[in-house]
Amino acid sequence: MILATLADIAKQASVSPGTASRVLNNKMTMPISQATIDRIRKVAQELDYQPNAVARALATGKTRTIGLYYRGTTETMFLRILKAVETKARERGYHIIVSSELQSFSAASAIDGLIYIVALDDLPLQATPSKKPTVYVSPSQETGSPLRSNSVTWSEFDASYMAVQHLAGLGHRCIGGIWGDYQDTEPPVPRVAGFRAAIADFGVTTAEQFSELSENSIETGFLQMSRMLEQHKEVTAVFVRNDYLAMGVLKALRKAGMEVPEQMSIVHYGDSILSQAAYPELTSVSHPNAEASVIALEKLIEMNENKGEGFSGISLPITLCERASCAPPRSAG
Amino acid sequence: MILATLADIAKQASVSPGTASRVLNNKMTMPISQATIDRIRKVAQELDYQPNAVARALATGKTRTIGLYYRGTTETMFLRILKAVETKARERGYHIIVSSELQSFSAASAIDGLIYIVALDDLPLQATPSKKPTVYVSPSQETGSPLRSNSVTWSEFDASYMAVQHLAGLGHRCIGGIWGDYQDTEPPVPRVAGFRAAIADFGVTTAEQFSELSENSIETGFLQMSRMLEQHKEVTAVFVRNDYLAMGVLKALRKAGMEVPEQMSIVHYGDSILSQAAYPELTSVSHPNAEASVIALEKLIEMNENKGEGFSGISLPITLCERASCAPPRSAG
DNA sequence: AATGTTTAGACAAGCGCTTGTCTAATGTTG
DNA sequence: CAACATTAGACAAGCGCTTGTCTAAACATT
Repeated sequence: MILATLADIAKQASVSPGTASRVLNNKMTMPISQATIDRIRKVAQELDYQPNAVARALATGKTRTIGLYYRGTTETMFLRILKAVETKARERGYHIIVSSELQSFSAASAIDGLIYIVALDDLPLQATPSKKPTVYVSPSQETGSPLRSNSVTWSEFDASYMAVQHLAGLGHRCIGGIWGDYQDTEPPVPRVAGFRAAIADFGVTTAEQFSELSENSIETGFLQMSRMLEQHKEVTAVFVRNDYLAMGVLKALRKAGMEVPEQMSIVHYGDSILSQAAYPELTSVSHPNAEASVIALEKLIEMNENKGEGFSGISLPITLCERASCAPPRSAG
Repeated sequence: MILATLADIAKQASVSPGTASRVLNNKMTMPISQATIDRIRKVAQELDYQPNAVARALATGKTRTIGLYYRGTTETMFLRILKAVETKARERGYHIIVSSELQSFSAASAIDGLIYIVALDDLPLQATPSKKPTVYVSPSQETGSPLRSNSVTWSEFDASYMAVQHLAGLGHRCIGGIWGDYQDTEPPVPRVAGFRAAIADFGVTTAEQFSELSENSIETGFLQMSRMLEQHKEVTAVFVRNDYLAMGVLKALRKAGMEVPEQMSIVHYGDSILSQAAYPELTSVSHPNAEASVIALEKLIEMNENKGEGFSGISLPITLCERASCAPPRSAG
């Protein structure tokens, strides 16, 4: 079952391939009689013509394919990002090539643009080997600095700030930070900076846990929360860096026999299925990475089709997702 | 910064494009002097030559790109499937185009083959619009029937059987089935058939929950387990259809004040991050969908490169992942 | 020295599509 | 009716690469 080519259509309809192409693409850059148009369309339908994507790409210089590079995204995040991007792409007649290795998108690979997703604010952005237009999707990398152009970001500073604000608003006076795999740096990364800014602004105290384990895993969360319970009994609420860690925190609390939220409140960053699967369901600050990725895609498509030269950075808001893991502090209860 | 083409290389090295092509692809189908080879290679390096993937694809008829269609895979499963496939693909010099819509892979789209992943045994396989070689990755669709050719499968019959076997082995005499979104059919789908076969083989009794809610969600699991507790107090262990449902089951038990595993044992199908995040961690039967997908990819690459005509079905074993949610029944404890 | 065999590479025909240019027929105007 | 503008479409040159065929030396053979 060999596929029909434009030449086949042209022959059958007794026209030149050029004319067939124009008709089938609705690119009537010159007048064509209705009879001819109908004839070509009919033949195309009969032969179930489908334009060869590769040949078209070569002729037009556009593959209608966007690369998606992802780094640092977790299992719990990835599918919704991909599904959102891929669905929008399909809508626009584009395909998505994925890779977790930047080198896959070499200068001459078959893509028109690249979405560069990096889910953590302490991963440096690498230079892309692709010369294609690239849009970055990531938390904003530096506090207060202007947004990188051609990027869609959100503020982890805001996220942490918002979490502490929420907890302080409930009356907590000592709020812990569970940072997982993070060595304290100067200046701190935005998510830590936002946390500390809120701690200061709301006049509360804090205790933070950093890691010797290089992973934001459930185990790390368990370890850090266990240590927190031992060392800082004054803590009545914690902000947790991600969903995996939060599950570990929950386990540590359960092991210690502490009730959530009655004896300990939890807010974590990175709303996910885990937040809902947990018992109690976890209040979290949700970052818009799927939405950001879709915007990135749209920008790339626009650039690809209209020779746009890029855009200045876009920042999307963080939202607080209230669930069942927060309550006023035990002393105040 | 325009990219160098083969013609550029050829001109600079004073050879014909054909010769340059042969040298750069190491396809010495004819003798070429070492001096010429070195010269071409040197020029290519200087100009940072990268072959245009699209042009090559048009000339060779191979895009070195495999489509990945996914259906019914959950958030908790998808990333590891994709990452495994995509990593292997990269290793072999292939790209992966993903879509959750089969129509994206039309007959003339730029792929050499299609991996058709469907994660549930009650979803019928659709005809693919792509004429490209297709390998199916799914649970085996019918109990006992011969394996579909060009497919990599695993047996949900075995999975359920194995779960019940494990529970019966611990001494449970009444084992429940939490089926989520499934209307009982005749004949039952493999996962139900395997469950019932084991129930019979081990001489135990059962009670099953089907759904009026059309989702394998946490809520459905909660509802079905709650109903089970009301209606079938004799049940001391349950087999749960997937990880989401299992989290709901856990919530229902917690709400009812029942301890896991002391008062209720749980085994669920579809080992995932949720199994580890749960408290207690859940014993589960794990299906090899990532491994199966990688095998599918390898088969496709082989077919693509060696004109292979396909293969008869492959079945991969299910494994039991023991964690902390199973114990002897409460009466026996 | 004439013939046959290697060796080394040029040449050109695609792959299937797009798109700018050129031509021929038809219609319009004074 | 001649000059001109429209209309309708053919033609061909690519896009950048691969690959089969053909040629011209250089070398070996008798």
